[in-house]
Amino acid sequence: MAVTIKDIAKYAGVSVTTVSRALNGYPDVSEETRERIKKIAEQLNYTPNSIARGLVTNKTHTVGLVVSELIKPGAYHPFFLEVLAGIKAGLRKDKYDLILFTVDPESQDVTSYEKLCNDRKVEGAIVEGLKLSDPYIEEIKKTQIPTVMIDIPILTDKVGYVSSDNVQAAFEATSYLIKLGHRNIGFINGHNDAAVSFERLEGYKKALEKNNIPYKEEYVVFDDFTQEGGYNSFKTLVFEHPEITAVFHASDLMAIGSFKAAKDLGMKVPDDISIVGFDDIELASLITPGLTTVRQDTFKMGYNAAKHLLSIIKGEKPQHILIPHKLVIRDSARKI
Amino acid sequence: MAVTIKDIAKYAGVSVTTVSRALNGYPDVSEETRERIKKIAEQLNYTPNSIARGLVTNKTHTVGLVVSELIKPGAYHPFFLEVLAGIKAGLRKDKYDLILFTVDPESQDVTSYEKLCNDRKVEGAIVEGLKLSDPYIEEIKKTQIPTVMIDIPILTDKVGYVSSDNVQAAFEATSYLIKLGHRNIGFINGHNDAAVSFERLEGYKKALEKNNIPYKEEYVVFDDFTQEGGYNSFKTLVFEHPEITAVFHASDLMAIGSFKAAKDLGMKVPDDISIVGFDDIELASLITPGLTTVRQDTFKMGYNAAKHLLSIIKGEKPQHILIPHKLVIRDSARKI
DNA sequence: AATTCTATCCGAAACGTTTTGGATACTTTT
DNA sequence: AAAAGTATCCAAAACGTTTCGGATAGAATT
Repeated sequence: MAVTIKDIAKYAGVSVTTVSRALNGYPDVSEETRERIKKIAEQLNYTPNSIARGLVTNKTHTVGLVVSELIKPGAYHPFFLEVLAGIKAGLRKDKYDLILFTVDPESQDVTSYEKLCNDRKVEGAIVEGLKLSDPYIEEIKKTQIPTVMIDIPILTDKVGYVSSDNVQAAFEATSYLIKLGHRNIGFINGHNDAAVSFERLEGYKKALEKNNIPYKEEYVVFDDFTQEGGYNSFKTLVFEHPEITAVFHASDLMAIGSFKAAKDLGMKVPDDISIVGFDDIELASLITPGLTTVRQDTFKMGYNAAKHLLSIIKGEKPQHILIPHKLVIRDSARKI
Repeated sequence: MAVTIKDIAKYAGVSVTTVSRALNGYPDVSEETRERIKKIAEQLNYTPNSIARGLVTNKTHTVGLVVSELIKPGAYHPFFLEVLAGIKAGLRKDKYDLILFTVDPESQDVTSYEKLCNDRKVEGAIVEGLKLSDPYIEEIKKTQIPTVMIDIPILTDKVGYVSSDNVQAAFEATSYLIKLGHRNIGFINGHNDAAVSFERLEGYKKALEKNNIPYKEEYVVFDDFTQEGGYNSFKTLVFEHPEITAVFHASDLMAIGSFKAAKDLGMKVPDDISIVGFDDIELASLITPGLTTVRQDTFKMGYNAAKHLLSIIKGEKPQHILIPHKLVIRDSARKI
């Protein structure tokens, strides 16, 4: 059976209290006793029972990562891995563990957000991939559980969020197309159940406005952030508006879908139409021509989400953390 | 403060023992008392404290997922997301939680496998992405912690593993090229710190042998499972052996690297050289021409790893679980 | 010498649950 | 009527740690 603090006490000839105090750095233990206890603990290969410790302190040194629709086939998570890697890097120094919660708003066994967190005794959670209509959204707005959202703008006493500056990024991407001479610029946007869809639309509009180009509602299409979404929307858009010479997309997957649609329609990118994406997933550099796109620093998003969560757990005030983006110019948009 | 079993007992006018027994389905509580207690627990929004419960039962209903080098930039994890999704799906029914452990053999703060698992009191772990030289490998061979390896062939009283039939899959891929008339087939293999590299080599050899084609050691190159690995190896291979008409790869990323190298050398795929990969990552269908490759069912790998781990935790005998693969024929290999 | 202070140790309660061993009132059997 | 059996409840120990409040011996102060 595992070595406990009682065994250490016995071997050292002191009380359990003294062992606990010695190992936890309390000052009211003599140095001689402390070193003796430490040596014995090492010899007996003692590691404190995290369950017992958690019961006393009511802290588990664990946070949750709540992800919506991870298990669902075909779901959109093209940069989840980098976010996850960033989160782990952000937790490492403070030695917090990460529990992965996969939720699905349609699933019959989904529990409330607070029950989910309380059942597992996580000290806080990062939430990713929720749609605006997800019931958790309203719940999180009122929660007392330290929470950091990714890409969902909620800011309360206990909830902060991390995102790229979607407005500015979309503004820059659209401005770049304008700089290349394009004036008939379509925008294939994400579905309107995502906060970033509205923000990227705002940036697209602002860039048109800044350049005295009238905003045409019929140039904007809303669809899923998927290749299918891009494919179908592209066909619709260019069929109805053959005057469009460039299309900005709310995601790279959509842009890639448009690539395929363009090819199927006998159009060449960028000769016949320029295409710009958003995210800079790995695919973006691998397709031919390489996709001009907005790079989001997804590792940094995860890293900052983790650091921010730890600061909220420690009592600091939640805030909106902006992650820098970058327009990556490859070959899928040309000058006209 | 949170509602505890004592509050329920007070409200119900019974002892803590009776509440515990009523909620846990013990038979020595009258139905009338049980229903009354259940109703009160629901009214007070009671949820049992998993920490306290864990201390008594010494069980946490949690398993770990140990991943090597997830945080390391540029590391090879092209299908980790699908494996992860499969693992979560496999754990769902038994309501087990998943803690993610990211380890790195070079990192100074890496702890032993057993300490890692014991510190967090996980009941078992799935291990993915370890190199054969990782110190955990020797430790896991002796561990008493229920463990399931992915793609690493370790089988003990407590450790099982899940993998594709790499030998058979490589045999089929190579056989397919032979069926297309190729007899000078190169093989760009993974580094020799991965178990699958040896297995895939064995399959490649067996296919040659089966067709009376002499195995040429100089036709096989070992490199990292990356695009760079493929790119560099391809250049070396075709430079030294221009008679080669097809190349089989131990991963899709390598195959994609070869695509790029072929292009840079002015060679057309599959006109000048046929290319076959392994994994069927998303990229495989998106490049032009589409990559002929071996599809691994990575969701099923994760799902079966989770189910198997739960069975080992419950006391069943560990075993090697084979996951079906499938040769996916696209356009990157042609008949000669 | 007596009183006060301080360094260094400790007993036991607490955390919230499960489970062991038992109490008691009523029923059944002899 | 007495003895044995059973349904249904409960007290308290246990899990392994932290921490509160205190004991005690020696040092410092008056």
